[in-house]
Amino acid sequence: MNVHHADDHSAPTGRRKRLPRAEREQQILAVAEQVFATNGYQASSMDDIAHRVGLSKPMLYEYFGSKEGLLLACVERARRELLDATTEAAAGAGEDAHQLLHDCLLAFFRFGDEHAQPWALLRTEAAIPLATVNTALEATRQQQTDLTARLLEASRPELDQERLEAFAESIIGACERLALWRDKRPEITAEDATRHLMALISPSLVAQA
Amino acid sequence: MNVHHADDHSAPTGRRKRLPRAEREQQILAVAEQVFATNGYQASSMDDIAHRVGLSKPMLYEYFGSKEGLLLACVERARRELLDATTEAAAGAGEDAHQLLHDCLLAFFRFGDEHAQPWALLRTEAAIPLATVNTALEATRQQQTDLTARLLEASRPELDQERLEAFAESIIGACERLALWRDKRPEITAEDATRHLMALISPSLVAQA
DNA sequence: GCAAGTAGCCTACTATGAGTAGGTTACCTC
DNA sequence: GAGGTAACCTACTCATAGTAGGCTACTTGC
Repeated sequence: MNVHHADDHSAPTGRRKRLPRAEREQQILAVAEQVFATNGYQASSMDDIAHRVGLSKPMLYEYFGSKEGLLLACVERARRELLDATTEAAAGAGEDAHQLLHDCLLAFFRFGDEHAQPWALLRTEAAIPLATVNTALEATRQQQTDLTARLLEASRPELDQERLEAFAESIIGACERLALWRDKRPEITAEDATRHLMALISPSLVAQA
Repeated sequence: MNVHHADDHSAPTGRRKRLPRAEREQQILAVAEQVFATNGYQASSMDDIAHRVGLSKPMLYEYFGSKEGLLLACVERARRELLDATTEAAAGAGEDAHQLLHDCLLAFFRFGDEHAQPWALLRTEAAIPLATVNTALEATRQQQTDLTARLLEASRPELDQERLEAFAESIIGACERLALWRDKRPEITAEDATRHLMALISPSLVAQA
């Protein structure tokens, strides 16, 4: 009975004893992100995640409240990373709006390549039937949309607010869809995707008479 | 024990006795669509659906195999409806490609207004962690994408296949995103959304030198 | 050095809901 | 009206989300 099960816990900083909360939380998040991204939310069990960390279930509940809470924490982390990546690109000052938008799109597509796991999480959990998660994701999109709208406004200041918003939403939607398309067609690079999308929308970036 | 529970089953053709399979299936689908669309997949229970139909759970399993199977049947039905609506619009012969694309987009946005429940289903279950459902939805998108690509090709025959595909994917993505945007901004009509999107992409529909 | 106090951790439970085994009964056919 | 079958049910099993309540290693004050 008291087998003590000397199993492998794949955690990187795999200590065997008590860890301070902050450290444990990071460890749990790393494992949970992997499990959720691989199996999806529904097919992942809290027991399994706990076991992989080398911990028992009540600790997960102590730190994250619920299964949904744990997923939410993972999603929050991933969306933060995505946001950082794109806003960093948008901060490249001095260039014209056209170039700036190009850089943002490129940063977005590259995120999928360079942060495969967070991206898989955001992708597979994108429209999960959990209101809180969806809200968090919508918040990210809102930020992306706002950012895009501002870039557009610099190019086409004569457009009204509603149209700017519609353009921004359209571009975000196109991005998400193209990113998914790239999963099916691995030969398409982030640069390719950016070029295609720019080809579609750039005629609309220059003010019309 | 034998209370016979004379409960309300909200089914429209609410008979009390045995029904032939085909009829029962339709009845179940109608209830399930409503429940899934309202509560989402996860929060819906098979017991609840069975009870609302005025039936016991094993019948659902007899006819649909599993909870996922039942959802899949609902989604299949909804996607068929959506596909019919848009292809019907695309069949409007004689008009130029520009006008044809406009009509398809309009039909898509109107679908959300006129078939609120199937649309809610497709929307909330859109990226559910169930492979089969996702596959079905991807199949729909594929058809929509092919259709769009063909429309584009009529306008821009000089573009290579990859770019046409990328354009089509982008437009589909933009549509989905704008449809969601319209949920937040009810004052935006299907016609408005169509105009905005056409304004964004129509410059790219005319062949460039 | 030692006595609390507390943060980290656990075993062992309950509750809910998916899915199933196996039997019963209404209806149709000959 | 006997027999066959399709529609239907009760009463389970089993997995897993979530919880109650207790134990123990480390810290901190004296």
